[in-house]
Amino acid sequence: MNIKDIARKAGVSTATVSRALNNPEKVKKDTLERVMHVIDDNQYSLNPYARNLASPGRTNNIVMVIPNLVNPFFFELIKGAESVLSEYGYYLHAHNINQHLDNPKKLTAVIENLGNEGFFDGLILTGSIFLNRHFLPQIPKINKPMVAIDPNPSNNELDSVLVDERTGIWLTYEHLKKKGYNRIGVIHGGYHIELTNRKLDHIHSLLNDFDLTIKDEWIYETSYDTIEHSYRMMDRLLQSGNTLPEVFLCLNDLIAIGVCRAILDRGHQIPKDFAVIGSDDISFSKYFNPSLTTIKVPTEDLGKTAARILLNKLTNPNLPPQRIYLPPTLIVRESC
Amino acid sequence: MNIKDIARKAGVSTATVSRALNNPEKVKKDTLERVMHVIDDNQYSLNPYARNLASPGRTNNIVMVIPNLVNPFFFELIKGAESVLSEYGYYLHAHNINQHLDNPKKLTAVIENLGNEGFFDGLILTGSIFLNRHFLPQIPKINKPMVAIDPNPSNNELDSVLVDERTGIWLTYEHLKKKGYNRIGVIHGGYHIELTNRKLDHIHSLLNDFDLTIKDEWIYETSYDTIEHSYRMMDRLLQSGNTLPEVFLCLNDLIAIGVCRAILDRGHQIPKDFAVIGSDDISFSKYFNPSLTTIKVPTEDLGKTAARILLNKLTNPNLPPQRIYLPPTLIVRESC
DNA sequence: TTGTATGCGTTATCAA
DNA sequence: TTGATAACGCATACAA
Repeated sequence: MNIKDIARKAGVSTATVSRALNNPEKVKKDTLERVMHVIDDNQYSLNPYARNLASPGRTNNIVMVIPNLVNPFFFELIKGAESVLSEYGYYLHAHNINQHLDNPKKLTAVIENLGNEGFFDGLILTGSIFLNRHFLPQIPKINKPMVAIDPNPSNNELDSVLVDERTGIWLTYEHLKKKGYNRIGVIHGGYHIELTNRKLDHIHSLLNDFDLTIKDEWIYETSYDTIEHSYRMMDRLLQSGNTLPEVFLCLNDLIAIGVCRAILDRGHQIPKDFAVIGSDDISFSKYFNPSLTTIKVPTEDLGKTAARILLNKLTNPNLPPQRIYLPPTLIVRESC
Repeated sequence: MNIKDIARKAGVSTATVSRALNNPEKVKKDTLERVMHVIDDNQYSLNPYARNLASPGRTNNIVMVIPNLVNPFFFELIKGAESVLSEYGYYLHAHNINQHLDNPKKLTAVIENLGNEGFFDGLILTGSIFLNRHFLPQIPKINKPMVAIDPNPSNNELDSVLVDERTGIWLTYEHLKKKGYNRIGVIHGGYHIELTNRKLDHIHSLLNDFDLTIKDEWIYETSYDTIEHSYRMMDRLLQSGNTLPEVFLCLNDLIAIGVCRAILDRGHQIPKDFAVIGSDDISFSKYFNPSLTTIKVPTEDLGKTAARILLNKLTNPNLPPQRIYLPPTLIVRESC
């Protein structure tokens, strides 16, 4: 069923059918009615491929690639980006690639699909996916405007929005010092070594300024996306009999929540026995008990800023790549 | 830059370029190399619209329409659907329409866009969006196989996966009776009146079987997607001086979390002073303090089942619509 | 207000 | 192994 069939059934030319669909005001009223009737009767709809081939236009779709949607952090990103994009008539589609993250072949196929399908006008990359050594070299294949959120600073050719992590650590240390803490532990999700090391570098390099202590054995690794892993890790730690730090600096709030619950379940008090600091400030952290002290990342702003950069590139593709840093803040609540 | 340009630059015909791209084994080795070189040099990629027009094939994309991504419930749905779809080479794109939910014109535009773009092979509708009176009549315009998760039972023409809500209430009442509770309050998100009424019907109709009490003034309305709203509502309630129920039945876990926190902040104990029961069992509920007693919806299975039905319809579009009910379970934890 | 004819970028058939 | 060419379904300039 194509435009020709409709034209024949309605006793008009294909041009008239096309007009009826795209510029109804240019068709005489009763012809329009007749054509529309035939269209409805046959449940006909235009072939989007032919339409776009004949007269290319924007698709109105933006895709946001997301490594693991299990962390609410990412949908706050979506929320931010969507709020800006929708103002300009774009729709945001979140493409979760969690399933393919550890499989190079599948990851390549994802890009391939993204490149072959032309259904979107631009791309927002989030998380550390583009640090993946299988993903990174493929990116040029996707010949569309794109922006990255929180990528590797070494990718200078990529437009990106970043978090000023150093400031976050600085604020945290300042708070810890004021509260009289000294012995700091760090728990990271450990997904991508380069990303983790970047954060650990900041954590170590500011240590001297505040006369705080982090021993090598106080750097712990857990899973970045499963509360359960963090819970079990902490539970084991508490039973180990090792000398433990006073404060646990968790590299995201999911980790902090698991850690807190393990501490409580073993009969300790927070922050009396152990203090916990998270990172991100996802919406749950405020309501958790104890409420979470955390390094708040301006998540929605991250999304909004990325969207604005992308919109810019969409209208002016030749803009030189830019990097925008957004500052985190420290939200002091009960856990520390 | 199109296939003709590449052909000219490589000194071959367009047919050869096309073959080089689609059936490289049918091209002589050095011709292939020469063509590929030109392609790389010019960052050329095939026009997906022309390609699909000339030889239509599947797009490998499935879109899942989601009313509000802020509730982790939905990404567990995504996770389930994705795990099945990815096995069959499909990619899942989550399309959050939160921004457009209360604006009929925008909602129509969403459908319009979905119908005009041909970039996906099928659709999964979630939540109560298709109950929206502006959305529902538009659905036939999207001429693609689709499945709904948890829709209105009156839509018999729509393939759907549903939760057996009545069983959930039954299990809850059984538990409450065993624990000796009698006076029950209900807090609903109140987004869609038809959906809410359906649940309230079950809640009321089973009351007699267990000799439990729900007064009309113990039915409270809050926001379905913001913990903050539920927190404030409960806070006001506790200060009101009204006679309150012993147990609060919350129609999703987000509501329950806000309610719990308000109870604690006012110095009451859970479940001693007030008990709370949630619904869904999102991943956070287990780690919340107190851990949440909740009616667990088999969320991932919901997603998986919807995906399987869709895959079926994709290969066999004329299958009659089916309805599958999945049973919830009651997870008893600390809050009740 | 409507119809005719051409082109959009690709694939596939057929012949060379 | 390659090339010429006819589709694919639609939009639009131009003519009527």
